[in-house]
Amino acid sequence: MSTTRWLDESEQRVWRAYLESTQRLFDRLERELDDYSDLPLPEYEILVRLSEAPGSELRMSEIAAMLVHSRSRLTHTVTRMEARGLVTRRACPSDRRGVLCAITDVGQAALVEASPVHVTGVREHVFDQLDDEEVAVLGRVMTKLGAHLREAPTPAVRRAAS
Amino acid sequence: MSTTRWLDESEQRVWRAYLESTQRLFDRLERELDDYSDLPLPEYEILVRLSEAPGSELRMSEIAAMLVHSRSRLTHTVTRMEARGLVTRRACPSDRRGVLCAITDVGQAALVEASPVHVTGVREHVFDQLDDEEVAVLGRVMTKLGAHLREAPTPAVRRAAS
DNA sequence: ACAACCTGATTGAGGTTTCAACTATTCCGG
DNA sequence: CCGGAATAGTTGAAACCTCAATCAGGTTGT
Repeated sequence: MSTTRWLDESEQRVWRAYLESTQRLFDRLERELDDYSDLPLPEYEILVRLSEAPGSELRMSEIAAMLVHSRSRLTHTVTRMEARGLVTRRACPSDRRGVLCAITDVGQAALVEASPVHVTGVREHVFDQLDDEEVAVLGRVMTKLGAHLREAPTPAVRRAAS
Repeated sequence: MSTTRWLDESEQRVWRAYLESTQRLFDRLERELDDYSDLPLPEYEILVRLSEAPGSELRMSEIAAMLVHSRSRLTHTVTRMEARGLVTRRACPSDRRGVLCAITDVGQAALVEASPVHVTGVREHVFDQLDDEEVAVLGRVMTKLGAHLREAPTPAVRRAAS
């Protein structure tokens, strides 16, 4: 019912800066990563999570949840990765619906090669550009947004315009 | 030559919060938009820019630059949009290489229907979650990152790991 | 005025992601 | 302990994006 609360000019500047910079940033990181290594960013992120996991393996749905990917997307990506020998899959013993995905030695090697490229990019393009206060507030902001989005899942009905 | 400057734990938390929240945010906005209107987010953004432009039309490459899309991507998207009657294209009189893209009445109508949905989402999921200082710093942060990325275009060579 | 180069835009092929449908397993209420 | 609902994962087709190649038109230097 209530009328739309539009963005004022300054809010609009903030929002568009967010859109544009984020777009540029991910573009850049993606390009750097597969120019100087041969791992697309999404595969890189999967390998990072696996390498940090106890036993170097995770359930498919855990990975999907961490990276905020759909299960379907993850299956497709992991299928490609398995074909390249970066990961393996095996049935989960405790839950027979589940699948455990593990990083292989080849995957580890690819990760070791790629991570300096990626981390250097993140440092140069993000942290080197900001002072400590800005980093702190950025962290707080993103943490808040994440918490909100996690707990307020898709509303069943949204009263749009009218 | 220099050894990689890794992220410390707190930097990593900030970086991952940025990744996760941004992913969730765009996911959500996209879903809301094409649940409650029938315009994908990229098409919505194109229509917004066109509607703000003098004469309601822009060069293809201007749109691409504003939205940080490749020219090719834009061509494909606009081709779909033109097929649906949302925009039209015509040759640019001053530069015969160019193409001018204009929003149609149908496009305007779609935009008017979609914008309350989108703007409400942005307000709820972003601005309502933050106080004034946080919004101000977020703006400054994103402006800085954008400026850096715009002026430091893909380095010809990057010394990676080793 | 010409060659070499750059810019604007499109095309089609190939790769990735989404979407809906489907199977299998587990969880839960009665 | 049964039946319905939720969860885990996969599949294939369609939608979308990327990449490299191509074409046409402008720009520059000599």
